[in-house]
Amino acid sequence: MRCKASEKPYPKHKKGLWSPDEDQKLKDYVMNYGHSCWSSVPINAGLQRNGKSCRLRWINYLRPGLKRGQFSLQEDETISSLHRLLGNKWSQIAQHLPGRTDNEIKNYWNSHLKKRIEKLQHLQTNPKTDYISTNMRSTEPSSSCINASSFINSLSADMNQLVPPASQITTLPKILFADWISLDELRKDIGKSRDQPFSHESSYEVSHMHDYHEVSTQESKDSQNCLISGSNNGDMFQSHMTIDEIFSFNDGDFNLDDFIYM
DNA sequence: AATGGGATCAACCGCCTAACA
DNA sequence: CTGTTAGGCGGTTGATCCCAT
Repeated sequence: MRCKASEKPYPKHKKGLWSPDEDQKLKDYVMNYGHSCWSSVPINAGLQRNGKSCRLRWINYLRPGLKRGQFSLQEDETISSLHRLLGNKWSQIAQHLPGRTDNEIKNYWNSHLKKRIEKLQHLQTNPKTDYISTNMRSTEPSSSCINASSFINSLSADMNQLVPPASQITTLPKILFADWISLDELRKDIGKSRDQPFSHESSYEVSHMHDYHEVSTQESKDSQNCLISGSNNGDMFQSHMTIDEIFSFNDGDFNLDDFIYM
């Protein structure tokens, strides 16, 4: 884990937003040399940042395979379900959302989903409240083709039927493979209840999950048990890219090793 | 047009853990 | 065993955006 800093660190690390030039330097360096030692990356890349800052920037914004833009409905549901199970374990939740970072999910939860679910719970305790007309924002994610009431119904099913309430979870040492399957079952159930088929984006996500199922069934039970308990499985998810994404990354200039490395 | 307040999100902070000397 | 350090993670902050007034 530890590594030897090759040179003296910069006496004063720059803070604040990253400039395009800094982004380019970091991206170029990591793509060429990797990041086996983050503390040496800013020194070698000619950046006046600390290693942590570089790591964060790479993971959250520069790493290939990241999705940008609004969360799909399926992502909403996955986050909601996993948050119900795991709480604020953002890194673990992010492992199940290809192309999304823990920071992004955390922000999205705090700014969108948390409020939405609080309103839903309020609706459940105060059924007379007209949730749709008074509380639903007019700017739902563009990828959500279903209407608001359908979404609420699916979310209610998610929270109240398919996932045990948090009060019933006394201990949660490990999430077994069966739990992960149940999420897929949940997704199927929700999908059935909708008028619209999955979007292209969602099928991308689900197909990766399917890939993971196949991989998991070939692994030992131990590795399955590590699914949510802090293994490196997330790297596998987060490195998934479509062919178009791969070939458009870095203006088409890349090495296969770069992707294997990441 | 000005402005105040809420929403959003990139980035930092501080803590924890693991690895190493 | 102990101290030090890097990496990782969740919580929080602050700059910016957006919108209503």
